Amino acid sequence: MSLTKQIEQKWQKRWEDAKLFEADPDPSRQKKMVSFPFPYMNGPLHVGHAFTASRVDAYARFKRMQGFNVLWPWSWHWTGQPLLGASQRVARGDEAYIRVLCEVDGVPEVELKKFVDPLYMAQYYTNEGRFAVKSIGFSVDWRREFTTVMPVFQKFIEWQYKNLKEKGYVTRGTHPVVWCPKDKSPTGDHDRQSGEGVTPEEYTLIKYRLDDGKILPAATFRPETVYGITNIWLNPDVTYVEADVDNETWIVSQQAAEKLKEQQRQVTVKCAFLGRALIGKFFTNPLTNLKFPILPGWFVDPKTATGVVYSVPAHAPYDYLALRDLQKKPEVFVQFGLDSAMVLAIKPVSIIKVDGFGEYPAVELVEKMGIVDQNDSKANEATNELYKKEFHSGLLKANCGIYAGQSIRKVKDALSTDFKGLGVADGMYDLKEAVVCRCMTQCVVKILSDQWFLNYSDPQWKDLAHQVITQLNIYPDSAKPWFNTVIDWLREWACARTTGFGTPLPWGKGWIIETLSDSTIYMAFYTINAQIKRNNIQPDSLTFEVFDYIFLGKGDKILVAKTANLSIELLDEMRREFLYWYPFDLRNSAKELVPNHLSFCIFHHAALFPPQHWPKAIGVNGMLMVEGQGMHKSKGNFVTLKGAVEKYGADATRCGLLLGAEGMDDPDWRADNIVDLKFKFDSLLSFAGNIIVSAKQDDDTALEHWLVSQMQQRISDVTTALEELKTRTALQNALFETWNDIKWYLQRKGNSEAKALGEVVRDWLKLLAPFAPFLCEELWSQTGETGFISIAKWPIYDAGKVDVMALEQENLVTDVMADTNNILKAMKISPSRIVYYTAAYWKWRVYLKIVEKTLTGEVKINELMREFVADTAFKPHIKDIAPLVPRIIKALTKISSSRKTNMTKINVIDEKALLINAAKFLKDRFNADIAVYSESEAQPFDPKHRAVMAMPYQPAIYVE
RNA sequence: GCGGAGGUCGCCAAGCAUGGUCAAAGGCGUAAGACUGAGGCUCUUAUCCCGCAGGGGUUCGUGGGUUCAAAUCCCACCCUCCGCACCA
Repeated sequence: MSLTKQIEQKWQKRWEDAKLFEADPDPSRQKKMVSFPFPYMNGPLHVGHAFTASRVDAYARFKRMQGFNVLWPWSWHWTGQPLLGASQRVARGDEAYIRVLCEVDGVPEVELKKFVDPLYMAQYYTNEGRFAVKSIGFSVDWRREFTTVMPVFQKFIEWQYKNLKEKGYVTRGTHPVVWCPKDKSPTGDHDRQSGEGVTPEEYTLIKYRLDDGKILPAATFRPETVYGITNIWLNPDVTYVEADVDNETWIVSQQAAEKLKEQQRQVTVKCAFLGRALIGKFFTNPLTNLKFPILPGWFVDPKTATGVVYSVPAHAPYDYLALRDLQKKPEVFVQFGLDSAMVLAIKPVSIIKVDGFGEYPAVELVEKMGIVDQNDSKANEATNELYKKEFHSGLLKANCGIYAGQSIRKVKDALSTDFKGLGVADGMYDLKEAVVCRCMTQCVVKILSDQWFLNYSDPQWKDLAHQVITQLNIYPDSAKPWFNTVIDWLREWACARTTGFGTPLPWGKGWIIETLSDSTIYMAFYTINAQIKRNNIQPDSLTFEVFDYIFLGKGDKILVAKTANLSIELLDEMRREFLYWYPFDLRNSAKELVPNHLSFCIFHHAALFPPQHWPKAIGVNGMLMVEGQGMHKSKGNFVTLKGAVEKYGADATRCGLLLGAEGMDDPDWRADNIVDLKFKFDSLLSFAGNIIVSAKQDDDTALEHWLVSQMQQRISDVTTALEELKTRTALQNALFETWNDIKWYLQRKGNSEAKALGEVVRDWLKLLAPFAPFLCEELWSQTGETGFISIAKWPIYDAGKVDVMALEQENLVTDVMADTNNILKAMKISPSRIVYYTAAYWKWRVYLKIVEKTLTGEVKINELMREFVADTAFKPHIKDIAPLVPRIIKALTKISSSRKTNMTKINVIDEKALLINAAKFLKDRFNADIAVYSESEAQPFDPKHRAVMAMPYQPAIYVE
């Protein structure tokens, strides 16, 4: 077994033995409750879960080290349909699917056989998942774990829905879904052979009337064009039926009649005939009472909506083309017995004014694009372009009745509603593209009746939800407007269905609460579930009154306890647990859950809990990519959490993920990077381990001061970043930046014997512990500590430990090195000797005076000069000062004001001593002899007269 | 279509709110050197272009604008990713 693995197992066991992450209420300490949306158990946990949860764990560990009483619970989602579907595919012997289970999920064959039981399958993945979560080192309190099919949890959900219903947030209604007639169930995206993303869309049907009162319901997405009608198109070769539809006689395509039956209509087909039977007949436009003819149109598709189309040649390219085609073919008139004068007299009717077009946009566009006829593929393109234009910038003309002058965009919906109200229009759902079910059946739209909805349209509920968001921290902040728009946009949500696992709706027979609707406030259940399990509380005891008391403080506890057969003490204990832990302080998830789960969570808390129990913070992160692509089992790039930890180790997996991205950016999992990180951690183990052993001396030089000062900055940066869940920034600083500091120190110092270094490494381990807990525990124990670093005290920034002199001196060294390098690069030589000349004292006086001036305001050269002249101390150098001043001013523009402030505090640096001190280091670096002089020294070695160029913070350099 | 997020020096990615301290952090990759029996590890240095002196030139999706000064502010455009419902 590898060393990494040994370390991981050792500490995982020690944490468990010490019950380190089991959190109980402790009034003497502040609490933090963090959470992660429970994963759905139809497959193994993967690195995407690991990414999101690693952020939670880093935050939890950070807060724990800061002294908070941290609760991180975890559970498993079993509610819904896919688990059943998956199990059925195994039962059916679906080979492709079974292969995925074996090869990707790593399910052993003996287990696989038992997957015909969906509950067994869920339990298998749950057990695997728990193992993986423990192995990656998430600091979870497992006593609170549950699955969503457990009776005690279902009692909780029943309580939730009873309350929602009482508050009027649950409504009843109808809802259109994509429906498989064979399976007799809704066909979601995952269940489709083709047609992903296609949703039911409502056509407006204009009820044109034949003379005998029969109705031709012509389908359109543009009801406003009714004012521009010239005729109806029927496909002469297609079978239409005459049917009794809700006590009217409709003429629609055969297919349409079948569809209408699924849409809450009474349909009785009376007779069938070919479309040609009606060609040449006239009908009435119910809005204008004008009469128009029925003409043959072969482009009409009987599978789309009613198969009845009305023609608006001025604004619809297809209609114009069909009309033009027809008018060119006198033989067709004869065939259908049409009056040629009547057909030739049909002219487009213009009803929409649109920018960039004249009277007849469709005509113009067809001519411009050179479209040949209605079979030309460009006709579709023209249609899309024109519809878009007219929708966005079109205005209805004077011939459009009461809608004249209105913009299409605004009036479209109102117009359809008005027409329906007048009884001249109706609606019908259909799919814009074909959807085929996995069972190869063509899907239709079905209107489900008596559906139960969560009424997210309710304006008061929306208002409350907005209030929740107002008092909530969202990380990153940029996601906040998104939440607000989602709250505004959400409509009724069908919250129950008839199949799958889940909690039965307390009042509706045969309905089960849908998966996204049973996971909105379950975080509250965590607060009491340990008690429920420990005391073996039975579902029967978890009455509505019990939950009312625990979560809302309602009712008389003596009475409640008695009727529920619980002890008053226990009831009170659960109430106290809830009050202690709730609300949760952080919930973190991937951004895909913003428009559903996270927003539902906000809605439901708003509905059910008082403001003091509303969520405190929500974190949102990107979606994990694998080697630059979305992770899919079918793509063969699926990486399980268990597999990653086995291969790369827990710490490397966690850190590899967290270094990928923060905010809402999508992190990319690259195996090469993780491997590299694993090596880095191996090296860190010995690197830090060596320092821990050797750091015993009481050294207290500027270098130690520098290191300790740098460390203060790192502490501050990591802490600030973690507070805002900027896990990448935090880890970047905790790992690489700090490590680089220590490496620099070691190079400069030449040994690792200073106690101060040991102290810095201890702090370093603490900064790193939330991210790489196993490694840090191991190294922590090597320092002689007997406690866990997981609960060690988080380092606090200490301004008193910052030595600005030490910091500036080190800056000077690196600046001098950069300058020297630049010179060497330009000269393209390897030097044998490098000489530095440091600035004379009077130059420092000049320099610092100018620094002060630039800090307080604008610097005027002549004023400055006047001051220097007035000061007798500068008298001997006044001629040299004049050219110096502009040079200094220019150099200072490149220096930050905080550094300038430090310069004034520090005053004069003994640069010569500093550089002499660093001479050995510089000698090694440049592989050259180093000499240092002050320019004020008598006759220094200076063959090229460089010394005069010396400036404070910028010694002159001579290279040979 | 609607809504959200983004486009930075080979790749990933900071910076942009509060314009000058930005040729622009860090990681990866690459090159050279060190260590080593050897190295796929680790360590050091370098890594936009030009420059025999610490300087100069051209960069931050594209095109304009504001300003003494723009990766950062304003306008327009192009491109990428994500969500859009009964499904977890």
